[in-house]
Amino acid sequence: MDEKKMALIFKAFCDENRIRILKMLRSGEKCACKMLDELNVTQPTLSHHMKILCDSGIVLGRKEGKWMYYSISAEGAKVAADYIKELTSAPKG
Amino acid sequence: MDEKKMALIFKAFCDENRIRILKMLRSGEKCACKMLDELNVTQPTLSHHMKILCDSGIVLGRKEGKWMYYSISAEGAKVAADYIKELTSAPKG
DNA sequence: AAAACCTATTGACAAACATCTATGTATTGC
DNA sequence: GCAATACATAGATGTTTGTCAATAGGTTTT
Repeated sequence: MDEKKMALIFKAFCDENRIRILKMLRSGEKCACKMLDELNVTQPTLSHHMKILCDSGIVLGRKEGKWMYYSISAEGAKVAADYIKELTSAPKG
Repeated sequence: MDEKKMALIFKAFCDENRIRILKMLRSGEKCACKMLDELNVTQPTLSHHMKILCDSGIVLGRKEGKWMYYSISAEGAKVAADYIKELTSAPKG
């Protein structure tokens, strides 16, 4: 995979608030409105972060009525973990 | 660990050129001047990236005479991998 | 249908960042 | 000691990014 795309995936992890969001999602799917309560950001800011997290493939979104539920993508998490390993250990591993 | 420090570590991985640098270091320690040859950036830009990589703990620097040798820190790599796992799997794991 | 609610989009703005040029600091070799 | 080499630092600049206020698009509820 090319470097630009790789860097994009790790953008998910390099903001303070996105880290907080991921920590909230570790325990399972959560509604955006509930996360909004626990973060000190406005609703558009949360929406912005959720877009970045979803675009990176780390988080999945599911719409149910007027609510958006977010959860961590096991597949996306594996991809990220594999890339870290790929970038920090000897090639051909 | 707090979210700010965590985000700082992943800054190492979210720039295109730093990804390229890490790929170069996978095969072992390299001199800065050699990496400069393979990257399309000026010397101060490379220096800037190496500082970020070292500050994040992912890369180690070693000075030998007028040369700087850089290598991937196995310890730092493990920390990053562990954080990815911590952030993307159920708590208490 | 209207009001209330949840989320996304747009536009603006300041802070952070990647990059360059110019300069400074060591170190090597003549 | 002087020139050359390797790297770091400082300053400037354009781009990206995180944030908010305002608004728009849907959905539920009354």
